[in-house]
Amino acid sequence: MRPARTTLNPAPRTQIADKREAILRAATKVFAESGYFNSKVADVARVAGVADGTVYLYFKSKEEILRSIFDRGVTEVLSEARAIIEEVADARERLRRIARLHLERLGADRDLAIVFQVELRGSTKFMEEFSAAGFAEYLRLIRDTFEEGQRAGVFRPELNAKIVAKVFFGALDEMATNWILSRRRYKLAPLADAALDIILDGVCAR
Amino acid sequence: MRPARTTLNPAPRTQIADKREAILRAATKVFAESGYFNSKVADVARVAGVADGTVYLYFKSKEEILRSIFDRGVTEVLSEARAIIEEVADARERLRRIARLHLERLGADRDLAIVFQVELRGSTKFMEEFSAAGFAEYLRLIRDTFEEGQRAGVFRPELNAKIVAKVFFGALDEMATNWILSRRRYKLAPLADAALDIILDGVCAR
Amino acid sequence: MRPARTTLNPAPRTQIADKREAILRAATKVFAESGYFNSKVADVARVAGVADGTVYLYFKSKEEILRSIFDRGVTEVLSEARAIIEEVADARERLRRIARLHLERLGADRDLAIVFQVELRGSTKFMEEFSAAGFAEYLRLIRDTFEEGQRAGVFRPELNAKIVAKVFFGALDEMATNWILSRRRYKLAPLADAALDIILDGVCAR
Amino acid sequence: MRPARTTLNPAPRTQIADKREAILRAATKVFAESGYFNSKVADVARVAGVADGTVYLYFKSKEEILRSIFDRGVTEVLSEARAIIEEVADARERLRRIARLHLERLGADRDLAIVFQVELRGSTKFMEEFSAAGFAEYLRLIRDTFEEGQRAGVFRPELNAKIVAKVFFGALDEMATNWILSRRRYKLAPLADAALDIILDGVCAR
DNA sequence: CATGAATGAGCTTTCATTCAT
DNA sequence: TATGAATGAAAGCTCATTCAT
Repeated sequence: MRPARTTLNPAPRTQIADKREAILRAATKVFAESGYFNSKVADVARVAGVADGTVYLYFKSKEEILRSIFDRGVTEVLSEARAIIEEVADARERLRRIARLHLERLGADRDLAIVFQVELRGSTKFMEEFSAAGFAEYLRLIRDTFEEGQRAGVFRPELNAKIVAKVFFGALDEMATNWILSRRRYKLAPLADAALDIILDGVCAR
Repeated sequence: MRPARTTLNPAPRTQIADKREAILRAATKVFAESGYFNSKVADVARVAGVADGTVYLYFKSKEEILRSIFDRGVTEVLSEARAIIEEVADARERLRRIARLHLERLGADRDLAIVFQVELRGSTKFMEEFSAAGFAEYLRLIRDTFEEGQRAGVFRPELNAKIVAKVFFGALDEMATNWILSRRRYKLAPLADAALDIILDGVCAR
Repeated sequence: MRPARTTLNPAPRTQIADKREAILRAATKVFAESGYFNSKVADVARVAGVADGTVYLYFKSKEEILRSIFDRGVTEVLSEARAIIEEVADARERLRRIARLHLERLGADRDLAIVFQVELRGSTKFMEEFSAAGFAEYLRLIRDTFEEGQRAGVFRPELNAKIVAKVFFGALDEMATNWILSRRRYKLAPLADAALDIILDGVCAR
Repeated sequence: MRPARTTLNPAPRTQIADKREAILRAATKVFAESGYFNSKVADVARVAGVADGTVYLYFKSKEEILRSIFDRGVTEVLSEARAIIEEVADARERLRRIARLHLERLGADRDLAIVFQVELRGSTKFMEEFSAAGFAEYLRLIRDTFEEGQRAGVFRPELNAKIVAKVFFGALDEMATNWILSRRRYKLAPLADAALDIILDGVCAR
């Protein structure tokens, strides 16, 4: 039996979370379909099943919705990436696992991937802000992992870790973007290993 | 006295080209500064030194201006890349030279770089179209170059050339994007070699 | 232990009055600060310490709050003005005392004064309604007082009492409005005598 | 025959003035009918016979339209009032003529009068701004005229000229406001003399 | 009586595009 | 060709009011 609700037993938080959640999900869908700039807040509201004004009870502006989608995504990936670093010792394996995580995440939700790969890229303002927010941290994580590998003698010591991190990210990023734009529907995650293979051992024959 | 200009005595071709050119240059500047969506056609016209309506004598729409900026850039780079392939025999050197071309081009015109790295990325519509247009060709060029290298025994034969091309492009693309967003002002072109070094030989110590 | 309150044992009248009172006071403050049109019912509720919806238990609409502020103010002044007429015999003194009352009232509560002098004036709809309501009665009172003074031979018989009433009210009204808009903080009430001096004896030297 | 229009004979300025003029006239009408806050810019545009956007070619904002109505009115009255002071020597006559001008102006255009008497009064922001703008100057003019009369021995020397100016303005202002709100249609201008009579000689019998 | 989350109509302003000159 | 005044559709956001709890 469900206990009676008293002041000490208030309405479940999920009610609020649900509506916020619904708006974020709807926005991801709508932004992915029409593009952020072409999307109307009214569309987001309709898809979320709420009134226009309700959106503004949960988000200060249309832009804040986009930011929230980004924040949540980055936060989650960052924490999972850190978990990987905790549990995996080998630097090469760490990179491989993070790469897989990166593409699995995007591959699992095409709409979210479109927002991340396309909609978030269309303005320097966004990119600078978002870069400052969580993206820089992600790059830092790669860089630290690489440097640790260098100290362990696994990676070439003469390489600039920052550049490696960019090559790593750039490669995965391009995989994701191409996947989105391609009309053929293939699995994205497996490309992580292929990309890593190249970055770890290069393309040159020995 | 200057002869009256009639329909039978039209303005020299260069005048037309000049004005079109001025509008494209102005648009590159304006789009880079304010972002494509926030830029007003009136601003482009003002910077180009023409009237608002004149823009529409040379371009069908605001969007077509963006497309034209893209087209011109890609066309130029493609032809130069082909020239490189003509004159260079070694596959590794070819990739190195193309990479340098890629970053030299972007590094030479920050405004153009911003348009290419940021403004052109903000809509799947643009990206699909542009991808279909010249970008796919650029990727194809890398891919062909790589496959030729494979046949020559220079590159690992088991690698998927398409993936290699994406890694190649993605790495350079990320260099460029990072360069734009960074507040520190460094030279972009030299990063081409660093990136190529990684892609050619990998990050792993031997 | 405090006895449970049921429908048969309702909250004391004063509680109700208190809440209504609190809302009116809050509204006066908020309207004075932000202007009636820019004021949000939510602000009034917050300042009054009640929930948004509660406001609607006491007032039909935002407009009715404004009307109520007006009504209360006019009713009070009218009854006091009538008391003055009761206790004072001389027509000149009556006018003088009413003028003082008028400006004392407004001078004692700057927020209320702002609502009366500014916020209530911004719409013909309000003004017509309010005029019909209590303002006309106030003007009538002045007029009657003046006519009685005419019959007593105190005032010039050839003057139109309606016009005198308007001059009387207009003069005081302008004192009040100027006082509100002035950044210098002076006492309003003393101006009543100065204005009355002019109206009673004119500005011309004899 | 209308002369052909060449570059040396450009479109008449009146074209521009006409449109601006039409918008101001339309706005006066619309604001008077519905109130400034309730008026939609679209209504103003429709009445003026232009598109919504055209309004913004001539005015920065809806508020600027209101300000412009005020400015024009005040500027005109001020310059006429100054002309009166030029041509009339007697201080009493000056005041009488200015009072008549004041009410004639308002009486000649009921819509304009409503905007001046009602719409411009509904916000401290407006009133402070407008007060600072031209209204203060008008009051100053009255005050100076009165002080000159005092020096000439025409007016009582002990009176505070600022207060006299307020009584003068307040009386006329109330005449105008009452005229607007009254459903009876009478002539406004004649009330100027009646009001002046009171202010000059007072209401008391001698 | 009290609450406050939800509603959704409403409006100013912008700006790509057109077209008469 | 060139102009730039005019157009009018479009949308983010606010806030008075309601009503389920």
